[in-house]
Amino acid sequence: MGSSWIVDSSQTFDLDLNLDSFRPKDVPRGVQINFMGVENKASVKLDEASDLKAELVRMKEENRRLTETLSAMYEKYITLQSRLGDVASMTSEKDTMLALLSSRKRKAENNQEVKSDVIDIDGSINCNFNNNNNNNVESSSSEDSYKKLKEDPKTKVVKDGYQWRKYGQKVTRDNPCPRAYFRCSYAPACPVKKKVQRSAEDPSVLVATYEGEHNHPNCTKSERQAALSKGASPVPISSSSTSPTKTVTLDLTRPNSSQAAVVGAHRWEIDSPEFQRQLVEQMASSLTRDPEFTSALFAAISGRIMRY
DNA sequence: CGTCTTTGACCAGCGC
DNA sequence: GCGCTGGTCAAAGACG
Repeated sequence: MGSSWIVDSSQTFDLDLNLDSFRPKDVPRGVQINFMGVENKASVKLDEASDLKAELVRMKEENRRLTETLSAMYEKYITLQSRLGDVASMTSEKDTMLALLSSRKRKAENNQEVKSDVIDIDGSINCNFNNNNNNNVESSSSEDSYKKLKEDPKTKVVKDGYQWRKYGQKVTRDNPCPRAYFRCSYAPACPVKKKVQRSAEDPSVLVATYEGEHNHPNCTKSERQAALSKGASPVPISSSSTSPTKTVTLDLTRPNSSQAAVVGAHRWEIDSPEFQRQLVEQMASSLTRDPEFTSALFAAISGRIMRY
């Protein structure tokens, strides 16, 4: 029942389109096809195709440079963040004691530690991340872990464009990570529910299951508040008897974690045109970066020109 | 003060 | 009927 979505944190989609099938068997990669004997009209189009290919190559190069720049920026960011953590850990004991005196916050912190809960997803999913990529959690003091949560509580928040209200959390039998239950808080009558849970096999993978369909337009919190302040009330558009389920899987720890960070700040709108547009953009981006695709595309265009 | 999160309790479905 | 499990409720607390 329902469809399953696999959304990679790298924000790229690897599409195995079997592009080699488009390539003429006897034409090696990177070798252009000779168009001897083609009509003048076709040669004009061939020039256009060549221009397009040159433009494509140029854009690929620009994309590569941007990617490198982004990677370099993120490495600097990580370095600065680790230094900041070092500075924070070297604060005076007085500050430490003051922090420890905050019983409420200590309570929350203890909950985080006792239950091996480290990372907050959607303000809900707390799961054991004492893997190697979170050594600082174990080694650093509880104060530091509290500061981490306090300073950047939304770092790992995965939003999908809707406003959700958490109404429960449960530890299921087959997964040590708790499952969080959300309702759409935009409209009380909205039947959509969302379950978020880390994968049992790979805790770095976040699985969100959507049940039902929104019966209202997508709206951000600010928009909703603005609407409510004007006296508007959410008006149900339609109610579907069917309740399709969509499962979204998010890999939070791809090797290039900079891209995962980008995802953390990215808004998803699974059912919305924005999300679909994003998908199309991702696919287009993936395709344009694929040298096999570009060469196959060139071969295909060339073949069509030949036919003309 | 309103909204949201947390969390223990409760309920329903299912298998034995 | 009983126990287990997943899902939901609702009171209390946190937060802006």
